[in-house]
Amino acid sequence: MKEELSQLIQSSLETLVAQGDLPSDITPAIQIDRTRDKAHGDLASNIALTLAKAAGAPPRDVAAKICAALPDARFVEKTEIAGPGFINFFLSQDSNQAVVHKILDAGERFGHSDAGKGQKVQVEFVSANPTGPLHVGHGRGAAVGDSLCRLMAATGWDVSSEFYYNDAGQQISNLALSVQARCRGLGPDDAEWPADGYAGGYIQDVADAYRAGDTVDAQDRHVEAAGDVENLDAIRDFAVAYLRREQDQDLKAFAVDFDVYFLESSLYNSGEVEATVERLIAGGHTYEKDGALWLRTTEFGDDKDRVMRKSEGGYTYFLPDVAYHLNKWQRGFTRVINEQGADHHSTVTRVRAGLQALDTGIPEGWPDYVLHQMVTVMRDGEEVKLSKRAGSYVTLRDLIDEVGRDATRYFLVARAATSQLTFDIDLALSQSNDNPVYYIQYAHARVCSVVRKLAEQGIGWEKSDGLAHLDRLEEDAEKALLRRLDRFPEVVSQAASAAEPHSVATYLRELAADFHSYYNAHKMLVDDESLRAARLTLSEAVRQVIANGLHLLGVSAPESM
RNA sequence: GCGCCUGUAGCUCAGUUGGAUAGAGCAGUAGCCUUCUAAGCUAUUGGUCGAGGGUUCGAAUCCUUCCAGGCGCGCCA
Repeated sequence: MKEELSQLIQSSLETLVAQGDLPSDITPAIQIDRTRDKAHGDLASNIALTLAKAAGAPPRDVAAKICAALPDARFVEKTEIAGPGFINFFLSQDSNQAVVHKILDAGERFGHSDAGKGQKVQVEFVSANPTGPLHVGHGRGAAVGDSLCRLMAATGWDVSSEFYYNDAGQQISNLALSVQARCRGLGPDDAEWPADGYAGGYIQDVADAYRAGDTVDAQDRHVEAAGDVENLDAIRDFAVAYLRREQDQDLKAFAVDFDVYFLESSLYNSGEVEATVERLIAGGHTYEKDGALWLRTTEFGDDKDRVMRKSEGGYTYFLPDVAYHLNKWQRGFTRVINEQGADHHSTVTRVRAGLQALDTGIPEGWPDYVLHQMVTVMRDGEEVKLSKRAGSYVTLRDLIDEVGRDATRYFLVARAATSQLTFDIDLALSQSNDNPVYYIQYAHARVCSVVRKLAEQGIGWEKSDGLAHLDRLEEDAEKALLRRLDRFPEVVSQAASAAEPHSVATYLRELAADFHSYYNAHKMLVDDESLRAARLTLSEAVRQVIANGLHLLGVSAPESM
């Protein structure tokens, strides 16, 4: 609709230029916005305001000329000039009702587009190391990342989701030592407890399972416990598999799945880490200092140079990070979105700098990042500190068990990633009925309920009948719903391109509010047959859009509550 | 000290990429269930958009300087 309107304005401007009312050297960017206030019509353009100076006339006069030169179009009912010189377009009833046809035709695909043209995109998220259960911060990453995947897929991208984890570094050694210590009956207060050991109670569970000789199947591995307390390698393999399985189960309970699990160790095994460091040295961007090998990342915008190889010979995490992203690039992902906690934001400049130093034609701004700010967890009015080592811990599983999957996902995805998030457990628990997610789901269930009621009364209902009588929808509440429904595709494409899934949540709340308001003011099961069919058809369209939107957030759309 | 993010109603947050009189929810106040699910609706109270300066027809939005909070600034990840 915006496109068609834009062409009308373009045509009008060309006429005015030909008449000499506008200078011929203008290059107008025609902008059309949805109006915030329905008194301003359906769509509005500021074109006259932007052209006033070039035209040498007051904006309202320019607007009048543009309107006069507009070609006739069926879908435009009338135009008005308002305020400082806006042109407001009032669309015809027909064009406002057309959205119902579109929704019922497209069904689950309404709101989708082919903007991505089938291009490959990889979304990496969560990427927690297997040293403990997932916490709330991972949950935010999972909710945002998964929703982002759904949005990219809905807008025509070929999406691959990926989970990267460190399965061999220092942290994993600490994990193995911690489990071994627990096997020996030690605790964090004992003198022999490992220096950087993990104190969480879950370590005891791992130790018990190891000694019992349990078998563990995780998404990407199968391990049988050796049971030997002296065998640190066996303990490490078992502990990693055990915690990977825990994380898999957490993610499954959260309805989040990954296409690829990528192991840091594979980059060493394949020689890619070594190849990367050699390439960086060959490129002349490195130097030795204090026995370590440095990369001159300051040449690429970093604020200080970074160590790649430590004086003791091992690599820092920085190097495998670069090798990993080179690997992504070589897999053909010209678009990559990394969803991470903002506490790791310093890696952004560093990884990009390392990739530039490789000089392989990777664009400067590649990859994209979505950084979510920290999640603070409140319980009993106090902040719960998240520390794996101290063992005081709010896991994602705790939240799912207590608050429910839908509410947890909604809460974690409904706010802009750039904003810090306070997750008040008490609030989520005590006011679970007031959670916005139920408000939206209830609107969906209400439509289903009305349809059920209809069936109970033995009354039939044909969508085609409703579609034929959409002109019966004359109430303000019905027009408001039509306007709201028509916006959905724009919300989806904007949320996808800006990587902001929260705007879908905002939209759904508004749509649900419109519907609840309508439901209370007007009865759907009226005796007037054509009006009844029209209202049911509109309601079905609302139900479909709510279901589509909730699906993008990974939240269920129940038929009854 | 430097870098990134944030600052909008008592609280939690939106704000269509610079548009018209800044919006929701919760909390508060006053109402609505013999009628399709009251997990709902209606009305109403509440604002110098952190502060100052700038850019222009027009700023919560862009630039700049401060103030406040969060995160980061390791040969940890």
